[in-house]
Amino acid sequence: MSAYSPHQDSATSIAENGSDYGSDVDDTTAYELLSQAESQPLRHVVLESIEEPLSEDDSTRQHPNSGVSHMQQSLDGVRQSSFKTRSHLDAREFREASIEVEYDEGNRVTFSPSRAPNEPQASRATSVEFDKNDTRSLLERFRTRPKKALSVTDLVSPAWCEQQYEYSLTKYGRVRRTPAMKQGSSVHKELEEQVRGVEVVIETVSKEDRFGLQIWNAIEGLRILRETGLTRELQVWGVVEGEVVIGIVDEISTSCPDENMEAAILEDLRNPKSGSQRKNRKSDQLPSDQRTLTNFLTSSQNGSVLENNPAFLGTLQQDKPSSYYVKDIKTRQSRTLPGPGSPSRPTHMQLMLYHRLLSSLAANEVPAEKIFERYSLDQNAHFSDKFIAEIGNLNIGAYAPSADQDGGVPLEMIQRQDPLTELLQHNTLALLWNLLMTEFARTLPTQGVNGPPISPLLTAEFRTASAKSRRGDDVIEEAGTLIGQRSFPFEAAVIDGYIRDEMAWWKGERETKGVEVEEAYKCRMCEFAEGCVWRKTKVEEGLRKSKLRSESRRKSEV
DNA sequence: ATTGCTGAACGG
Repeated sequence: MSAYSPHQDSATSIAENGSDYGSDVDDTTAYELLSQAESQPLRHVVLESIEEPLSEDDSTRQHPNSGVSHMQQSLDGVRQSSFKTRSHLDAREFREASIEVEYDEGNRVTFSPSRAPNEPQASRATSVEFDKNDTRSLLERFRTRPKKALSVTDLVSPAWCEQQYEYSLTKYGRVRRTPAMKQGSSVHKELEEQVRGVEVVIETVSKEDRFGLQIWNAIEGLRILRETGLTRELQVWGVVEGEVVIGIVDEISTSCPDENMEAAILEDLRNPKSGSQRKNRKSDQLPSDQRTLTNFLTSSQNGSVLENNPAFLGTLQQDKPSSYYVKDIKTRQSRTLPGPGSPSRPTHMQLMLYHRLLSSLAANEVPAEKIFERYSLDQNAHFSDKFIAEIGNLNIGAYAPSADQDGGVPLEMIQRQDPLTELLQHNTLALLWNLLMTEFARTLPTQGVNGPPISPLLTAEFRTASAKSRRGDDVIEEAGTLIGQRSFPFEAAVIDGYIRDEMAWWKGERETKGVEVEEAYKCRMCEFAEGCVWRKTKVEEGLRKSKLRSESRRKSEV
């Protein structure tokens, strides 16, 4: 059964801690854990500081009609004497809009006649009561227009505990950010700026402008990937079982995190019969990332596709297929790695889902109209002059002939078009989407390259969340220090099955499942533990079982 | 969108 591991998880760790909580906890211990959760349910939850005001972002909020971009001054001045600009949309407005809607629903719930609608406490309590009687699916209640679209997080978080995610949604309409999450975000932001540069504000007029900026940022992300072999925080869109799903891929790079494991995986894909092959794979259902060695040098019509593709260069130098590697960076409070089994399931699913979404974008299989429709966008509306001009201005330094004496245009920019011209040529969402598709095809060609464009070797990288200790004035450990990493293979059957199962839950086709007894440790830090219906039934079940066991033990002793 | 989540010190 072991769902997702034909190969063992490979772990490289500085502070290895391999204990797998998913395996060796017996029922009695699990029962004790569940009971503990009862007596100290909130021990690891800082309730007060978790709650953030609705207008949390007010202080930093941009003008409503603006987005944020990134801009970077080149530091190694040899061939980059002019500067490089990068843009990146901050989707804050979209997010805020949808959060407001969610809270609106919280209020709408208060139309129950017995209660004053504008009393926050009462409204919260009753909204939970009311939710119990709401028979609509979670999808309808929380992820249907005009609320935000389904996200990778939405599909993956239930792998930790569906019941917890459901409580979060029905109580707050979202998951509340903890201090640990904020630390994580700042580590991520720093990593992103290493690649994209600092944020720059872009003015937008229409919602099409704002979505266009997101697409533009994704295009930039792909170009950065081709030029530098590394990109971070790449936005992806997809449609899963008819639902629009969006996500942000932490990191894609050209450096292979584990050559041996990759070789083993590729060998498995090429030769399913041999070695540690998994069950359930039918030969007519090979994953889309399988590639043969044929047509390697012959199939591409477009020379620049290959020239621009580091994967191509890689194959010239080495005898192994070269790919892009998807990675997710997780910051942690402790210096230990999570166990390789059940504790890693959410991360596995997250990375495999990114792999799926990236592959279908690379194959131009994503129906853009569905996405524009989901956000009520007019795919043929022209971007505003303001927006087009802003993008043109933003990047001007990178493309105009440099004023520096030794300068000229940076080498890596030569292949780039002037962004103003480019945006003018792709001045609607439909056209800009086409450009995005071209960039995907260029970066991750599905034909003509030796090996899968996106490696089936997926990796989670763990880093510390904060500066830990000091000795005197010496900082011993900085925030973001590497703890270790774990790699594992993409498995189509596993992620497909998982997606089907979670979508059934979102659609209300099956009941919510909480954690198994073996995973009762999760309850210890869950803010909903105290009132959790699932946990209650599990405690009873555990109690019943341990009674049964001690009875039969007594019998056998006699 | 994402962000994070599995005490530590102890005794044997």
